[in-house]
Amino acid sequence: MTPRVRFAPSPTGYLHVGGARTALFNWLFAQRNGGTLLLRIEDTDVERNRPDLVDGILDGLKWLGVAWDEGPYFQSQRLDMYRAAAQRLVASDAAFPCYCKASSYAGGDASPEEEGEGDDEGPKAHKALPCACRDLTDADRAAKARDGIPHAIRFRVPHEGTTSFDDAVFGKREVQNSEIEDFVLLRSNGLPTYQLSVVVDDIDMRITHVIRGADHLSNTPKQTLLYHALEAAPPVFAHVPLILGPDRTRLSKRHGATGVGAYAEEGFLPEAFRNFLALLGWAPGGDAEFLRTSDLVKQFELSGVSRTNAVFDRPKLEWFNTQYLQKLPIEELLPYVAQQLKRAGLWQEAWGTTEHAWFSHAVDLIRPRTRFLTDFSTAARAFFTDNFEYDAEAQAKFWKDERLGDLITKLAAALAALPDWDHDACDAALRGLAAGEGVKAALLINGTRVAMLGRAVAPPLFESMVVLGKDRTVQRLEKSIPAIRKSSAPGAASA
RNA sequence: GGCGAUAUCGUCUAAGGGUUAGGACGUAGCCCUCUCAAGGCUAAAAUCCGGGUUCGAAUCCCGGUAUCGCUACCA
Repeated sequence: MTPRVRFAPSPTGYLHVGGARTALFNWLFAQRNGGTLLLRIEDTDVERNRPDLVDGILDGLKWLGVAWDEGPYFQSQRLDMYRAAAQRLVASDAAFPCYCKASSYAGGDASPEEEGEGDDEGPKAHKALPCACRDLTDADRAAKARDGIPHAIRFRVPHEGTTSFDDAVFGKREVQNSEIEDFVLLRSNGLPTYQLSVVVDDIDMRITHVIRGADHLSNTPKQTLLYHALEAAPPVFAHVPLILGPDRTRLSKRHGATGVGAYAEEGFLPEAFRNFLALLGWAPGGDAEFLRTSDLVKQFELSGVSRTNAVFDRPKLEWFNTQYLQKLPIEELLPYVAQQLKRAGLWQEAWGTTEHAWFSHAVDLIRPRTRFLTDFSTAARAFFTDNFEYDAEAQAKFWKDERLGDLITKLAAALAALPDWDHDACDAALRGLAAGEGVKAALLINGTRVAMLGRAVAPPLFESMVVLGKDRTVQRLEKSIPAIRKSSAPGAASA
């Protein structure tokens, strides 16, 4: 039997890293086992549902590289199925209509956040209290209905016994049924709750493995009860630990970029992000950490999933990005850089075709120093446009020797006279000049780098000259001379 | 409050009765060097606490503590 898994986000926010990681695990599992991944949008909560957010979630998944095979299905379009299931459960006496007032936000004391002081008097419920409506007679119900009292459908949880299930990550689990309240299946407005819709759908969609966040671990007994009541075999459950912020609380907007789209914009590579995410809560056997997606697929096993919550460690994510920026085969990196340059308005069509070799060479030269895709259009901007500025700190640091103006003037002339334009020729010209003038080559090299690229942090000089070409190199040196003289004038540096 | 889960360097983790408790990120230092990265080397850094079981516990059991989750007509 080929596995069928699903990722089932609810459109109440962006695709955050926790959801992204769950989606990734499902995808890896499907890939690894030749299974099918379904996408299901759980939009049964009209209150906080945001249909406009669905596209963002889909975009996030696409960026992540999590491709689903079926769907997206929308629970809001499958309501009849849930209602029918609820009726079936009522018919079999596994569920019952409840006429209690909805104890939701209207009351004001819905959330158990406030613990107050120890002076509260009301007896705290130690066990899950069964709903009084479960024992209503048919006559009682008819009377309530006649009075027009709305009702929800609740599951009739047994008073006795235990419910157990086996989790692929957490192992065997067993709870006392007396700890489970008579939970709602169908709200009085006719919409299903999560517990109902998730089980009905997972049965209908023939899901074999439910891989989801560990926040659902405590809900699973209820769902197990439902599976039995609906006479269906429960799937394999695999609960994955949650991802926390640096302060060890659940990841939220407070921790900065929470939607994966923000990481895309910051210049992270999807594969680096996948690599990082996969290692949060899962570990393969060995010491290897740089695992390309194909490696992840080959090695992914539910048995390697951890049971402890993991803190999202941004520095490590950045490290992964740096690794990918440097190790990816250049042809795989190029499209990302092109996209970045397009976004920054620096892209020239010729680089994609006639000057492809040049573009590839330039990217290869620049990438050892990049940490984000965006570095190509910021720090390395001068490679792609003549419109750039001289960094103030770079000027202060490398343009402070007053001989530099004259030196660069001479260098420009020497370079202009060069018959061949390659690394060694540029190298010889500069070092020859430095030796003749009695200055250290480093003085000239560093000063020239700022003149050419506007930055102190940039690739090695002579390769940069080759990439820039003779004309642009000479031009830039000549153009920089006034600025150099100004910066290196006695007394200018202190300002 | 009730119920449950979890607990190894600051962080992600390996080691599931016997190891100098390993690796990675980060941090510090050194090397390399044309700036800055990358890379190489080195260092500091952990088994939550207390009891058991055992010849021997990070590992098994119990208690405590902490954290997280559930306890909604949210998902």
